Amino acid sequence: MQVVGKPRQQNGSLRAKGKTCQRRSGCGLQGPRSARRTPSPHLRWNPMTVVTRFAPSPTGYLHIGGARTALFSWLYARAKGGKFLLRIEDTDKERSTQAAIDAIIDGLNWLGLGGDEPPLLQSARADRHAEVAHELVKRGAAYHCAVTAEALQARRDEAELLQKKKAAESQLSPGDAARLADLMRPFRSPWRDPMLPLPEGASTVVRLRMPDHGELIVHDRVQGTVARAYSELDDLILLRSDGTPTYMLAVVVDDHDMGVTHVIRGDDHFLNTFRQLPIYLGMEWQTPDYSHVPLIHGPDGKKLSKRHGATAVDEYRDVLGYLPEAIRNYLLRLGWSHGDDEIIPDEKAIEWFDLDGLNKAPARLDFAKLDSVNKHYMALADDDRLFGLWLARPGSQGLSNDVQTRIRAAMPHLKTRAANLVQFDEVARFLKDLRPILLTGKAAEQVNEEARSRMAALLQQLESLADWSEPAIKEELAQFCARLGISLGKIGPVLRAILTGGAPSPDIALVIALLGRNEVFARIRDYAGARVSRSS
RNA sequence: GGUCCCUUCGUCUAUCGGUUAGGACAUCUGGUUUUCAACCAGGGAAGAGGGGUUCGACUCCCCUAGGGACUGCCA
Repeated sequence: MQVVGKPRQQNGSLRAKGKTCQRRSGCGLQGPRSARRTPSPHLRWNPMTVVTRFAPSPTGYLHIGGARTALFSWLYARAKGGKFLLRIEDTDKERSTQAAIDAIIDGLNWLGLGGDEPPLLQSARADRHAEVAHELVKRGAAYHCAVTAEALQARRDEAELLQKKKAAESQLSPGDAARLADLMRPFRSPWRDPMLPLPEGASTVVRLRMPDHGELIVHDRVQGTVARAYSELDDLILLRSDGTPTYMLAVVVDDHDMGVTHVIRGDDHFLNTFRQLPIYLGMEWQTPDYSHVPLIHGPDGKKLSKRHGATAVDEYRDVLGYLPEAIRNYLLRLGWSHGDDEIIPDEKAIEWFDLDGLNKAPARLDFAKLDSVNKHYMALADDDRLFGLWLARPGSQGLSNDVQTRIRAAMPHLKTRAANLVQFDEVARFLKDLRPILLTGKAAEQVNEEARSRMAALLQQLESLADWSEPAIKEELAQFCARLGISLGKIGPVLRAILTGGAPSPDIALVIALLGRNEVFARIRDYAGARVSRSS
């Protein structure tokens, strides 16, 4: 069977430019946003059986942008009562590692985005991929080609040379210009011609035969309707000369065999769709519904890379100390919205999420906003869980049992004060620091003679306090001040200084309650102790 | 170079041809206060530029500029 696209003249009016595409301007449909876009014409089966997938290549860690597309796939499957599958695209054996596979699965699981079935390894299916390639040859949709990799490379080198020359001399001779134009055109192998015999014993690749005329139309839920002439597409390689499948073939075969109904992936794959669709058509397979979501950019608007800071999901967990539910919420709001809603818990996300609401433009990562979202979820998080997460961090090692108990007990009061687990370190510092507490800056200025004697008096007062609870301590402090005829403002700063050394801390009565009798007495004595012994 | 995509406050976004262009984060000011936060009140802040179409355009069309993707026997 020949791969055939729609005749050209039907397309002009379907072309979408900018916001003109159907998702924005309505094309006759009315009603709420979610109902606006037409379903993909490729989709003929029951839309109830949605199958989505996330298909990373295991060449590194789980990228935060990848996590976002995984989230969208997961959410869409959940929203439609479908299945979310995982596939490891390890056809490039040189670059794929088990460590990377583990890291990616680990990252997904941490985010709560595990697959509904065990991940499929693409490399295990090479035979099936080859089978399909040969079937395509049999159907005339693909052919064997004897052009060598070296010849292809030479072609690219020549093009590059000519381009450099053009850049340098700003003008090319007519001959060179024509040659360059020819080189920049999609590759067409002489062996497209079925009449041309293959050289004896030559090693060949299997190439897809792009149709000579017409154009392909993709109805993408995010990108809109886009048409592309077959003449702009090359006869891509399906099977390498060693018989192994290329990515382009493998994705299609696997997606089909896994029953994937909705392909949701980064928009760096958008143009690949035009290369992959002919494979579906050649095999007369059902084509999936496509959504190409924009990549995430760094704060400077450039594609997110290492120099922007964290790109790997595990850094967000291990280094930056964010919660998975916060990452999910933040990532969801990056390029998608539901009115004015900012905090969107999972149940709501599943209820509200729709591919049609995704923006086309790439969004920039903003750590300040992530912090504020994370802060919200930290306040909501279970105390034991948060304490466990914090305790497992490298910076929390080697703490005494006393300190651990103290911090665990203080968790309900501390967790609302930090935007992430790194900040939590600072927020918990006053409970963690060892005596004698070092007074820094303004804290040191507070401690003068008068303050020392007042502290000594206060110490005696506190020592006889039976009920060591925040309200009781508050009351005790109030009474102490009343007796001296001073305001709390006279002793609060001093007390805080010698108790915390100037570290961030909650209400002073709460600080005293959280530190515990012995620690409070000891910390006060460190600065008022001499006075106490002299006067008593 | 070619093809395709994108462009509303600093950032993420709302807006479906008629709004004082809304919200959130950030920021600034004031208040509260025993530090830092939190909290409360308030402020500033946007349609890339240029042409059309229309009674009316951020919304539709065209051009320009800027950004991005693809252009591999990588994925």
